Amino acid sequence: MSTYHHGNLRSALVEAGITLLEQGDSADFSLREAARAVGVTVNASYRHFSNKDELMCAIAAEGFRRFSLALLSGAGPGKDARKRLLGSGRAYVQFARQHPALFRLMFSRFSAAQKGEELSEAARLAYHPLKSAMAALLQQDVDSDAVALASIRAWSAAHGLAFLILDGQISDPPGGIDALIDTVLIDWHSPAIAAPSR
Amino acid sequence: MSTYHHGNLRSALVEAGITLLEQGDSADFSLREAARAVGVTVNASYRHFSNKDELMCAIAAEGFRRFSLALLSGAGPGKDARKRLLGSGRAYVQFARQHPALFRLMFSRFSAAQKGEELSEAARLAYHPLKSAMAALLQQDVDSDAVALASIRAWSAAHGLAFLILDGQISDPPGGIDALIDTVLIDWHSPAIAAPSR
DNA sequence: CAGTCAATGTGTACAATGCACACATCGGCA
DNA sequence: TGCCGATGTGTGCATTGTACACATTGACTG
Repeated sequence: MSTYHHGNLRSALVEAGITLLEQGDSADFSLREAARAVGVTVNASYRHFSNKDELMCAIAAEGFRRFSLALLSGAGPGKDARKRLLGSGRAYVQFARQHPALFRLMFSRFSAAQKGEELSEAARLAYHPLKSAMAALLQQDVDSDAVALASIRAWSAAHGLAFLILDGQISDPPGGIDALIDTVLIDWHSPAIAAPSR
Repeated sequence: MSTYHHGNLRSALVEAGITLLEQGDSADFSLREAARAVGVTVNASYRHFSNKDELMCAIAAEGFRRFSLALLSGAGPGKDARKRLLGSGRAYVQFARQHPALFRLMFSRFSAAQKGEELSEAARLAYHPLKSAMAALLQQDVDSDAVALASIRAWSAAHGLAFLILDGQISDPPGGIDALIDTVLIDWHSPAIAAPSR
């Protein structure tokens, strides 16, 4: 019997890591515990990741892939660019609330420097649909500055709201959190920092 | 000679922790190293904090106090509510860029549950000027729902932008990052997710 | 089929960490 | 002066990330 070679330790470790993250939201976990969960010695993992950090990067990348799916699914199949944007915005915040630790890991520490190609790619993947939907909404080229700016603004709003909610920085608002999400993402026309008249 | 009692170990540890955070942006640090920096045994710190988390909370609280000052200073002395909001928005992002690790710690893990009174209070302190300026801008009561929502929206935008920049999620935009900050914070009227007409 | 080899996993070891005791030292107050 | 609570030290332990030498495997080669 050969249980000696696991067969697919790498992804098994990623999976175990994610599972560990799901319980207890500390965005950190024990390499050894992940190995234990898979039923393997710690050092076996060093055949697939040279570091704990590399494992975390791989997990973050997997997180981004699931995140992309959630965003696409939230956007729905319609053609209405505005509805798609709103839908993915809600999905954005909801993903963060459902997978707080994973979400935190995804946007953590990896200061662009040691992010690894896999992670960068996965992040870009998640970002792309937003840009294209925005381009459709603005009826401009995907690579135009206007689209880039508008995308960043929308991304920022969703990202910031998600994080503020995660941190409990927002005390329960009137109407519940879901309503809040919609309001923040939808109602851009009511004056925020905007000039009162222009 | 009595160097036995340090005199103000608590705040010295907080200071040391912040210093450790400033170098290397991992939002995490070694309790022992902090104690070493102060010139004291690790266990001495357990007279002032019952665990490492409590120290981190204290550090986060101190971070929020400095953050408040930075926001107020960024807002400037003027009376123009819009200018004040914009100023503190810029200060928000700049603080994050200048103290990435501290900023990350401030918005980390402390899932509202075990946040401690000191930290909650400090966070509220930072949030308050925003709300009052927003109330002035909207010419509504500070406790009105409209003010609450607009504040959350502005806070979300700044917070999200700050985090995206920290994570290197935003590739250098045309015109530099400073210009980007202004654009995202100022130009709310250009269509983002907003309905094309309403 | 036998033998070799790279890929993969195990075992032992080590320094660093967070934390828990028991003990030492101080300063202020009876 | 003597005492005591506050504060700091010393020793110890389990856990963690990582390094190195060794074991096991399956696939390829002759």
